[in-house]
Amino acid sequence: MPTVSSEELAAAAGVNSAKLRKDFSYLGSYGTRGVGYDVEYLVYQISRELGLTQDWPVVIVGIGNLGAALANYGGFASRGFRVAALIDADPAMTGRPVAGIPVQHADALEDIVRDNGVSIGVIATPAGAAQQVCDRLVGAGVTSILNFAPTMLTVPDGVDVRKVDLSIELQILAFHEQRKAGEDAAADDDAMPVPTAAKGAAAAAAMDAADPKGTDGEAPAVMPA
Amino acid sequence: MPTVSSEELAAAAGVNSAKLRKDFSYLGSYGTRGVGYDVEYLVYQISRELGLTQDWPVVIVGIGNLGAALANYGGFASRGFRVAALIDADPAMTGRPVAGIPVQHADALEDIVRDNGVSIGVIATPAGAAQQVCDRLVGAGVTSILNFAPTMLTVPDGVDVRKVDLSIELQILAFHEQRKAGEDAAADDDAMPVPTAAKGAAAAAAMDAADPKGTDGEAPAVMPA
DNA sequence: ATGTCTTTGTGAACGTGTGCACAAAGATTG
DNA sequence: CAATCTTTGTGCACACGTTCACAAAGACAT
Repeated sequence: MPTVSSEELAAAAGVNSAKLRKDFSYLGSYGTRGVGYDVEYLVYQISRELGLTQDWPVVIVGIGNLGAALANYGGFASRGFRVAALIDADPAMTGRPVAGIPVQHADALEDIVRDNGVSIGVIATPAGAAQQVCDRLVGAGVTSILNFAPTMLTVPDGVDVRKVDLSIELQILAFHEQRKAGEDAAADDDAMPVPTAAKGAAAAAAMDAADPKGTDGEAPAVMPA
Repeated sequence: MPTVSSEELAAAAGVNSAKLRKDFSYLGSYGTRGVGYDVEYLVYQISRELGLTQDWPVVIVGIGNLGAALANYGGFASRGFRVAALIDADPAMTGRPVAGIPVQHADALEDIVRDNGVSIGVIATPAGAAQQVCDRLVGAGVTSILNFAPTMLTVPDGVDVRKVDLSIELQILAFHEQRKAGEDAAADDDAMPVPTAAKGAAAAAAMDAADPKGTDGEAPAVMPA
């Protein structure tokens, strides 16, 4: 029986072995003392707990470059996600196969969601269309939204939204890059604890929010160009 | 002078106002007691600290759907990122303009990186090519890598890598979705503290790592199908 | 069957981040 | 100029997550 120890796993994953054991312990006591964890059983338990053993039909709305990239993304199928439908508002796209799946027109959105029992929707539309698409998805019964459009979506209670901002990761890299470059001549701003600052998403979020909040009631429009 | 209070900002960003003030205090004392923060000055300071005022030339390698989507992504330019070049290994792509930028052949990768002083590279290639591209980027002087390919990259010390896995966000949604659905009949696994489990990325990472670690030395290949 | 050896599961200590609450600072008003 | 009022900046306490360290459990050898 192939097994793994928490030590091996921790080394491979780059985390502390005690933390890993404690995490596993929340799923139950699947390990055998003196031996380790049965790999196959462990994988099954984690998959099940994570919902990977279920079949999750998803719809992708907005089949531009990003939508097409997502439709072609191999990682979905292997993790229990099935692309139930591709939806686009452009009539010229209708019927055209992307990743082997014919694109359907946005008019059919509600029917598609209902007929396939879709509870997870992916929005890859331009920012302007995102909220409207979101509303329609939610109206049709979708309760989880993955939003790639650069807008904040408003949803009713009970609906989960996760926003993916491709440029945030780049910003984090640039931040560290700046630190690297500034290490030589960093004599002036040495008082700043890096970990806190790097995690200070509050600051970044606030900056985005700062714009329309001028006390004078006018939108000062001072976002960096 | 348009100003904001930490209270307004915190409400807009959905965070605690004290935390926000503390975060800002690391940048210096830019606020005025009794008034708040000068919006314009605050935005400038945060932008500067985050590296948004600098011009960061980036190269995107692998101009498939995802690479094209990234090249077209509007969020980059507005945050100080400039797409210095698009690179693809397919000769048929060479010269073809994507997002207004002609694609260059991978042979020129090193020259492009050096000539443009690129320190940030984006990898949007298939998984098989990612490590090789990464090595060449690093060899040419890139010190930060944003990896969209579904592979773990190995890099020398001093190089930052951030991996973006489009399916992880979906998994998180599916996890919560499963919880929602299971709330009715959740009488058997009630002992699990959700917050910890949801954050337990160690478990997920370990699962990926579990595969090739069988004690018998053979790769058991038990990843969920 | 008994002892030894390995590895789990977890109680306890530690460190870090978050939120409260208030004194200090400065603007504003009379 | 003094009093008042608003909002910052931060010391302090608390809570949470992480890590240490070890007893309990079980396999394996003798």
